[in-house]
Amino acid sequence: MKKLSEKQLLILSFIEEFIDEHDYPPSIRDIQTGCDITSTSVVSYNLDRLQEHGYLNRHSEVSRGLSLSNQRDAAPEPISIDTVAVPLLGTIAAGSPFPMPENDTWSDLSGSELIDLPQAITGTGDGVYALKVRGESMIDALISDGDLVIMEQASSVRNGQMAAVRIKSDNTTTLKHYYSEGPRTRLEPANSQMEAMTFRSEDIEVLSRVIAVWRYMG
Amino acid sequence: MKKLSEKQLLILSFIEEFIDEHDYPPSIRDIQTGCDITSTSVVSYNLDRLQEHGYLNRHSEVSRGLSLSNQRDAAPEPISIDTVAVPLLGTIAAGSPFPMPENDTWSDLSGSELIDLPQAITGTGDGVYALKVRGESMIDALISDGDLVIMEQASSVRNGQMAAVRIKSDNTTTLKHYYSEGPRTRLEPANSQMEAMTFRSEDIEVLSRVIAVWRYMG
DNA sequence: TAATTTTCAGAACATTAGTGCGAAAATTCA
DNA sequence: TGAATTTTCGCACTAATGTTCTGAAAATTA
Repeated sequence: MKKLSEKQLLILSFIEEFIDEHDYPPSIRDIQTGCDITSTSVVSYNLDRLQEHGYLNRHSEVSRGLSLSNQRDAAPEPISIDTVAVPLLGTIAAGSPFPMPENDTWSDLSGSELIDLPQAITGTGDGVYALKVRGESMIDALISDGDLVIMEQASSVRNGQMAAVRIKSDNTTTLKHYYSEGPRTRLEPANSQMEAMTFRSEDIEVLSRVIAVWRYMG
Repeated sequence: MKKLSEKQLLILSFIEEFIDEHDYPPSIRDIQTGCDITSTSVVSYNLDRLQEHGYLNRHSEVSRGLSLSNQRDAAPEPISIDTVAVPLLGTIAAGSPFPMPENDTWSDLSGSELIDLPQAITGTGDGVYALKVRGESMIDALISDGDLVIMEQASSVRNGQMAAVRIKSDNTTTLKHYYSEGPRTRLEPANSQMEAMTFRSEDIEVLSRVIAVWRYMG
């Protein structure tokens, strides 16, 4: 890669500092002033060179439409990622109702085991909890004994998402893909070989949204 | 702190996404379009409110002179854990053979996507890789479309473990629980409602051991 | 219901900020 | 050294973008 001129290096580090300080990119005139350059067109010219060499991206016609390429340094091997600890609130077993977080649950997590999950998945972790599955009662949700189900408190979910829903008339709770169809609500097993069922929408209560399932067989 | 209006929340999350995607802040008109707002003055007005409440900083007369306050939702102290990056080697799809790591695979992982997994699960990460499942061909292993299967290279596994095995006479590869019973080998689907099958042990080749399954439905 | 405050619309306006272009200066190359 | 190439200059031009103002609509409060 062709080496950069003195001026280009200066511009590059100026942009870096500027963003660091302001949280938004500099304008061409900011660079002009900051790097003591006589004309905006010179800045523009050199920005083009820098882009050619892959050091930054320009977005034309956009004020301050600059962004630095991150292809600076590549991380080596052992990585650390941010995780959020979510409580393992209990187990799902045939017959017994799902453990659900109460309002006061979050203030007293002392007894419960915590599970680390990547922050990318849990967000802040608010309202996120885990349940361990015992037995094969969730087999038509493709979930089996020992699986960990990660859930998020939610009273409504989008169509197609998997949720823990209670069928009031049966007083049963299952994990199903949820499809609201006006007055009716369709519940569809993850195992598409099994049949969906529809209910009156008032008969269905959404308890939690399923974020993920983790099955470890180490 | 007074709560924000629907619109203000929308604007805030739009800005967040925009910066995430472009690396520079949106203009007022970007926000206007993106949030479907009828007038630039409305955007400006709500930006002022957001600034008053400390959610962002405006720099007047500056294009895209926005920056988000970092004091957003008090993050519950994200924990850092050590992870190991394992390569996503390919996809499992009906009909096509499983992608398997070759000896030289590990030296050239440039093209493949990497997935971070807790070191507690992967150990050193040597010989560990991931496959993405396409389609429902693994349904009897309780694995469905979109699932991520974490595998470890192994030519033999203990009884009861799940493994990718090749049935030589069929020239097919499946994921099954493996039970060696002397001259015969029994393969058992994870879904216990389905029947196990036994084969002559010479007919079975263990390709990899299944460590975990990750199903994300965020 | 009346009075107030907040939010919204639309448009005109004023800077900010990127671009284009010809020419000069500096550098490179043969 | 002289031509070719790269870089710099100055400046005008125009698109991008923040601001402001007036009045109305909507939401709150009295």
